[in-house]
Amino acid sequence: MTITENTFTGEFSYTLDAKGRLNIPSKFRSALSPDNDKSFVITKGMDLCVVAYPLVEWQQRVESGLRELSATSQLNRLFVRSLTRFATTVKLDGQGRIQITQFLKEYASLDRDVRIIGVVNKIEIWNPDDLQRMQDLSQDDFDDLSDKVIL
Amino acid sequence: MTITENTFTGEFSYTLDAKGRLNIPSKFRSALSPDNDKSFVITKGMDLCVVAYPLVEWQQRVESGLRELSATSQLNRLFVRSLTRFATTVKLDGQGRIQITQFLKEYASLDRDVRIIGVVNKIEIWNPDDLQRMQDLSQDDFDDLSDKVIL
DNA sequence: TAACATTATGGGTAATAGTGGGTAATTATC
DNA sequence: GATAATTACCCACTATTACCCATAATGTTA
Repeated sequence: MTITENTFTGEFSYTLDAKGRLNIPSKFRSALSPDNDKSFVITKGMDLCVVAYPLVEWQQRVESGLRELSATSQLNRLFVRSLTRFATTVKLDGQGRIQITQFLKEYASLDRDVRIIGVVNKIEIWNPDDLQRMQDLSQDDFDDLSDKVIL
Repeated sequence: MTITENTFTGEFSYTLDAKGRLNIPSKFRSALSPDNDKSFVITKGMDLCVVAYPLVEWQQRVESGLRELSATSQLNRLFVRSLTRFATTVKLDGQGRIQITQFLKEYASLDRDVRIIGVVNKIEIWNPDDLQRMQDLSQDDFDDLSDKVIL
């Protein structure tokens, strides 16, 4: 298949079942490199969604980044705490589903219908209405940012 | 024949079959360099069409750029999301066809008859009517832009 | 022009994906 | 330590997709 490992793109619709289980798109599962042990770290997103990082991505980029932040500043401590406090490692079950914690379900108002989108190195899990409401970039902002990426 | 790799030109007519499969012109398939693993990334175009990039083109020009953007800026998050959300990696089947996702079919109003055009480093997939309307670009606009390229 | 190769398209079928539910194992609660 | 609640694991059903084979049309070669 030769997809770039641990890179996620695309948007998918799924249902959160009565037991709180959520399917992860098969394309995302096969993109997950073996050293992740079929696991993600899910936590509160910066936006009104749940984000899921491949386990190693979390360990290498997020955790180590947080370690760098001096613990002497209260602001830093707050920031670190806000990210780690709600972080849970979840493992895919035999059918490729993960369990979403009660807190995160409430935070992102995840009910039954859920939209999952790949955002390069991580995954976002949204309530479809919130995702829809998400404001669009203005053309100017888009053009500015496009300079950093050749389209 | 010695075709320049990953460069596409020309216009072709194809039909999207009942299963959502779309043939890629044989000329385009043979222009695709082997490291692409017979894969394209299809996504929403800036115009009302579907755009397909050779996999490596997407990875090198788009994905790697997006990876560098800090996720602490909300603007950046919106931008990354707007680009990856509709992007899907698709692989040619044994007959050289790709599968167009439901969302992209709707976005570009792709029905049965489809027009495929090569635009140098990428491919555009159009509804013939929309493409026709698009071509009614005024001569002045064309002349202005022509100054930037030696024809 | 005959024989062959390639291309565009369609269809059948096996494999896989998404979803739901039962039950044993684990954890929490009193 | 017994009971309740939660989670993990297994099995099952259905819809979709991937894979293979077929064929007609077109192009190519001897």
